This record gives sequence, structure tokens and C-alpha cells, in this order.
Amino acid sequence: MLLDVICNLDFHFTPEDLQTALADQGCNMALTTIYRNLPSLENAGIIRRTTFMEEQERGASTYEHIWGKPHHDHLLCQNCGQKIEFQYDALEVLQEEVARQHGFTLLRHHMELVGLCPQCQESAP
Amino acid sequence: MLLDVICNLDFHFTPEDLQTALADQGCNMALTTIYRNLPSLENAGIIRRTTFMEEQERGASTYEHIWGKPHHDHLLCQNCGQKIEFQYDALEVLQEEVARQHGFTLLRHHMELVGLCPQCQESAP
DNA sequence: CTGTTATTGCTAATGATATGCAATACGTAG
DNA sequence: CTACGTATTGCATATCATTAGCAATAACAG
Repeated sequence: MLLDVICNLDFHFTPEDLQTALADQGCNMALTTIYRNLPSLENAGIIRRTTFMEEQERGASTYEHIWGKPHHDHLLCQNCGQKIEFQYDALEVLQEEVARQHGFTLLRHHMELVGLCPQCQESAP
Repeated sequence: MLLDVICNLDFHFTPEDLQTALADQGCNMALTTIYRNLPSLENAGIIRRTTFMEEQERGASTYEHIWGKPHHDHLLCQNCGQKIEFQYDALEVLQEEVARQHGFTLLRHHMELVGLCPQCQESAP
């Protein structure tokens, strides 16, 4: 049930969002239970915790489902909060390069680009 | 006093680290006060909050002082927790490029590369 | 059907951070 | 130097996300 709801959510969600979505499906699950299950789903590679530095002051952490999706990072509008997924291989290559320069083996990364989306540039220039 | 201690700390610190460091200097400051002052220092561009996705589960957020230092990102060893600062302009250029492709004006970014440092590669291969 | 184990919900603990408020330090005008 | 208004502090307490304890229930094997 939890899995099903997660896979039908299109974007970033908090544990509470999940609870609401579950309730909408007629399934009343305690928040505790959700919190207890999220780590398993994360380890299983079904969801990923994506807390944005930019928003993390106060508020629950967010997740997104990544099952079957290719790796991506996010572009975030500081004004409207809109999040855009992108994939840019050249960036990944350069990150590898940086790691190599320091003798590191790169395992993963967290990257978040913060700016103004086209609409917000117009409305607040 | 707070400022002085911060500038003498070489690396990432939590609010509690600050309290300890202050106490070492004979200055007993309540944690509350430290929490109240950190945002000002952050707005003033003296410190920057650098919570690592990789470590954030449980535990206080960390800051680093950036006053007078050039922009940099971090390479983090997942095994020993060692943090290395780096600067790699080509990466920044590509980030700009990604933003442009999506019509965004890039304001800043948060990037954290996670891997294994040279020492930890040997000891845990 | 019955005993065993895993999962749930509820309530209460935890830990980081924020807030209310009274006490104190500070800065300035006289 | 002194009196007063403002800003800063400490303390105790609140808040909020997350976790842990535990008893009740569901799932499941024999």
C-alpha cells in the first residue's frame, strides 16, 4: 500500500504527505509506521532522501521515488520553490575528475543548483 | 568574542562546538545565545551553514567560517568523515550552463562529493 | 486451530532549535 | 557621572521532527 502510494506520487514528499496520500486511498497509517518504513525503502533503492539545503530550515525531510528513474540532480527556484530535475553527464565527469585529483574514489554526490526560474525572473527582477 | 572564536576555528563546527570553544576562552555563553547569533553571522557572510546530506541524520547542523575565503565545495570521505575543500572553476561553469539551459539565473549551489579518501581505500578495499 | 514472530498504533522520550520573559549590560543624552 | 531607553543575555519552557517502549494485533508456519 505504502509502495503503491509512493510510486503514484510524482514529486518530492514528506512523511506527512505520504500519510495524507494514504488516507486518500482509504488507508489510515500512523506516522510512526511511515517513519519506520521509509529507511527500508531507501535502502532498497526505491526512494531517496532529498533534503534541500535551501529549504531545510524547519520542516520535515523530503523524499522522492527513484525506482527505475535515471540519476538526476535538481535545479531549485529560490522564489517559487519549483524544482526541476536535470541530468548533465559532463558535470558528473568533472566531479569524477575532482575526486581523482584528490585521490578519492567517488561514490555519489549531492548537488543542488539554486536560482530564479524564468517566471520569477520576470515578476521580481 | 563569538566572532573571535569562530575565526580561530579551522573547520566545521556545531553550535555546541562554539560553546565549548568559547568556554575554553573563559567565556560562558548560553547555547540559546549562540543559536540566536548564528543567523546574523550567516547573513553577514561571515559563516555559512554546511550541513552534509551524508551526515545529517541526527545531530546538529554545522557551520564553517567563510569570511575572506574564496568559494569552495567539499569532498567528503564516507568512511572517516574527512572533509576536503576544493575549488574547480570548470564545474561552476557547467552549472551555469545547466541553469541557462533551463532558463534559470543561477544564484548559488550546494555540492557535496562523497567517496573514499586514499587512506580509507587502502584499509577497506 | 495454535503458538511464534513481525508489524502496527499509541504514547511518551529525545534532541535540536526557537520563544517568552525577566534581568542585565550598553549607549547615549543630559 | 547618571538616568533612561534599547539591545542582548540566560533561563526555563515550548515546538517540531523523529525515535523508542510496549502492549495489541495481524501474518504465518506447523
